[in-house]
Amino acid sequence: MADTTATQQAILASARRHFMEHGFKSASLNRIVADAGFTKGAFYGYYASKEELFDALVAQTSQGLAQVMGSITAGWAGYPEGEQPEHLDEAFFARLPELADFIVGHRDDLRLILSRSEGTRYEGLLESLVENNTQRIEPMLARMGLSGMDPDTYRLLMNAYYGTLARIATGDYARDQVVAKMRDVQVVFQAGILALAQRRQGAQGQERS
Amino acid sequence: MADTTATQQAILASARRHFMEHGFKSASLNRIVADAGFTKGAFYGYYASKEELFDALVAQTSQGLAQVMGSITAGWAGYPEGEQPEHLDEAFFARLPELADFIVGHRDDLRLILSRSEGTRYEGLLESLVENNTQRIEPMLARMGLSGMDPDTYRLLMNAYYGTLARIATGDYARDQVVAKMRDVQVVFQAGILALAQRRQGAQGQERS
Amino acid sequence: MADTTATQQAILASARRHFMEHGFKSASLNRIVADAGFTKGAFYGYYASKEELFDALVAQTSQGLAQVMGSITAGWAGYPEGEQPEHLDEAFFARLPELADFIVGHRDDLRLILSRSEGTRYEGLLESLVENNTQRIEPMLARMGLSGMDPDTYRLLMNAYYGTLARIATGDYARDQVVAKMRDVQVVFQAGILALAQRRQGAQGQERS
Amino acid sequence: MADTTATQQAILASARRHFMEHGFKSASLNRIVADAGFTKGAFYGYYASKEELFDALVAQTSQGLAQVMGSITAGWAGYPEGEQPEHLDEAFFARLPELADFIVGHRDDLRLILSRSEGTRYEGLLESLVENNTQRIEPMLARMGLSGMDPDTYRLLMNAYYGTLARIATGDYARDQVVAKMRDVQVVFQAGILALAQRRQGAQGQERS
DNA sequence: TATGAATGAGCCTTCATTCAT
DNA sequence: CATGAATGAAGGCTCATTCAT
Repeated sequence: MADTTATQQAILASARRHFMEHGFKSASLNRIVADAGFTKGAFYGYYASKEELFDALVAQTSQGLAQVMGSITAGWAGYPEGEQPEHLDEAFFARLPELADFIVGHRDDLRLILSRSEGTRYEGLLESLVENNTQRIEPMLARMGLSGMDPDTYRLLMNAYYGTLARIATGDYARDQVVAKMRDVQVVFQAGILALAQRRQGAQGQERS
Repeated sequence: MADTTATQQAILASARRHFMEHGFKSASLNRIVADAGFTKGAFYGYYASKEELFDALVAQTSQGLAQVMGSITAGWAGYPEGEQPEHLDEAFFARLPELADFIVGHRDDLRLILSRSEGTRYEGLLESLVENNTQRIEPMLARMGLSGMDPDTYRLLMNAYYGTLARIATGDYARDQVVAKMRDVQVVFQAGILALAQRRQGAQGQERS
Repeated sequence: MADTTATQQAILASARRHFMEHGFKSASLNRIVADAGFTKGAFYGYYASKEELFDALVAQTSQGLAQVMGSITAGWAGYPEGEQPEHLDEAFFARLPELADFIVGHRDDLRLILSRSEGTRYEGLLESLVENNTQRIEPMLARMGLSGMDPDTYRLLMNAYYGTLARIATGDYARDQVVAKMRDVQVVFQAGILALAQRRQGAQGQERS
Repeated sequence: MADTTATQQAILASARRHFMEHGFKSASLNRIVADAGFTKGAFYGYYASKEELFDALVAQTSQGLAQVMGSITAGWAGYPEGEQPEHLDEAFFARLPELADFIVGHRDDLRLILSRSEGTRYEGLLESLVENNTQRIEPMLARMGLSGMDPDTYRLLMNAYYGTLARIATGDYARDQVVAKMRDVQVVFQAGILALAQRRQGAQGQERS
């Protein structure tokens, strides 16, 4: 980062534009490099492949994202069993500004990672993030009385939830808007899932009687 | 449809397989046609381009989808002002089996449209469907006391909602599962959005006092 | 073979020329095809790769060569133990015209296989042919009283022998010359190896006394 | 040699490794130089081209080889006419240790010259060495009663002979093994060629009678 | 109707070499 | 002495499309 030459910066900037517009796969290295004012030979002096170029653009942000997300999930999971629901505020809401800061500070990279990465190793990163965090949270849910929910349905909802967060992250929102939107979305999913769980239990109660 | 020759049918079947596996852009016309047992020349006798081939595969289903969705939305919007909430059952839940039938009957096409259409005019169809229906429903929301919600937040949630429906539609679920999942998801979003709206009003009330 | 189009023939002829002059690896597909009067696209309509082009040129001859060589070796090995030396004439000399016919009939292909195939699966074919036949003949040698010879030295000589045959095969000799040269070379190696074996035994005899 | 800088030595060592592994043509100058810990610019300060680098590696050894070979051939040729056969021991066998010393002392270079030099001016050096020495020895043969042999056949055999010596030289043999193998091979070719010559004369005698 | 021959632009990548600093 | 930026030609290969037959 510190020692990128002007050439590299020109190439990176051009690459960012092209990847953003066409996605990794469809973007032409030829045009990226020409657009930056250089030849392909020059490019390969800096990067070993097209994919490495993409990587140079987003690797740091990708790691940062995983870290921030993991930290939040871990923070919540760190509370003693049974006390997690009541700590939701500290565990999650209180961390949103931090997350928003990260997002606003790396928005372009996040867009690349989350929606232009087909053909790279970042493809499906969101899905795996969801899968990962979902599995870590699942046992918690059981204790919260949400055990009645079909795990597949839960996964569906988590996908929607994370997908919406991703949409917020890649949107054009200011920092405070990011916080507000994420808080709202959290409220919706939390209340919604709770309502579904209660309805289920009610239905089961009726079936039993 | 009525007058598709055996050749066309072979090509369409092969195309469906290839588009499904690689997506529109990455699928090779060469291989599609060869796999169907014909040559490229034959293909261009029936279709003017690769995109037109994709179109032939999904146009009908795409229209049908828009129609079904529009019909449900319109049905709901058709009730007199103020009575819509209480008619949610008839307007929406009651129509789910119908939607599920459509989905199960056109699942492969829907998969093509919703997740393999990059590079075609169907790319982003879901988004426009959301946009479309959201706009028609928006005025209704005002009357339901949800006016406090930021329209953009609402759009975000609708995107999540429709996105989840799409995921269900393109999943491997049986007809009844489709209905059940969609009902559950509807419950979650409905209750969730309501909770958010109330929270807002509560917050505003507090602010006032 | 039977149904090669004029285009293919032009490409094959051009390829033969280029491979012959530069070897497989250094020959440029670009130039081969251009020299034949076509574009690269046309080429790939007929062959899947550069290597397949080489293969089309020499596969048949390569198989034929292996068969002829194998047949001769097998013929010799087919005689009862101990009688092989006296059958050398029938087993080997008598088959030379047959071998020469094959060589003269496939000379260009043999040149390709034996000395222009670096980078293809034919690379090292001669060496493996030597290894193969050497192993089958080795036990025979023991019975002929040549057991005193270091196997590695024997292998060295077999390499020289087969290498010379290959040189004759790829030379500019007429059929009868091929036969005559091969017969001469056979005489040289046979007598030479016998002389070496006897010298060894003599030396061992002296050591013992 | 005397004034090679540490940089040159590093490059030469790296080059030797790469040429040995991939051959001159396929070795990448880029990697050679990088492997040596320098840049291409540094390289071109010392050598004008890739080929010149190869040359720097093997020129001395190549000359030494030609000299040793020439000296041996000349030594033999130096005896009075008619006495050469009886001096074979002093002229050739006695010089083998000297040759073996040279080989063992320059084995890596010889490998480069004899089997990794495709694309350089050393390509075909063995052949020209053979040609050279063969021509000087040919008149001798006439006097030895080998005049009946077709000169081309003789050339073929000399190629085989020298080729085998080269194989020994580039093998993994210890000094004494080199001497022993070369002596054995010499015995084989000498006895073999003599046998062929006699057979010829016998055949001619029969024809005459 | 269908073939199949052919195009030509494009793909990503590698290479030996030059040259200002 | 050595760097490192840059070139430009070439490498093998894929693609959607055209068109005479």
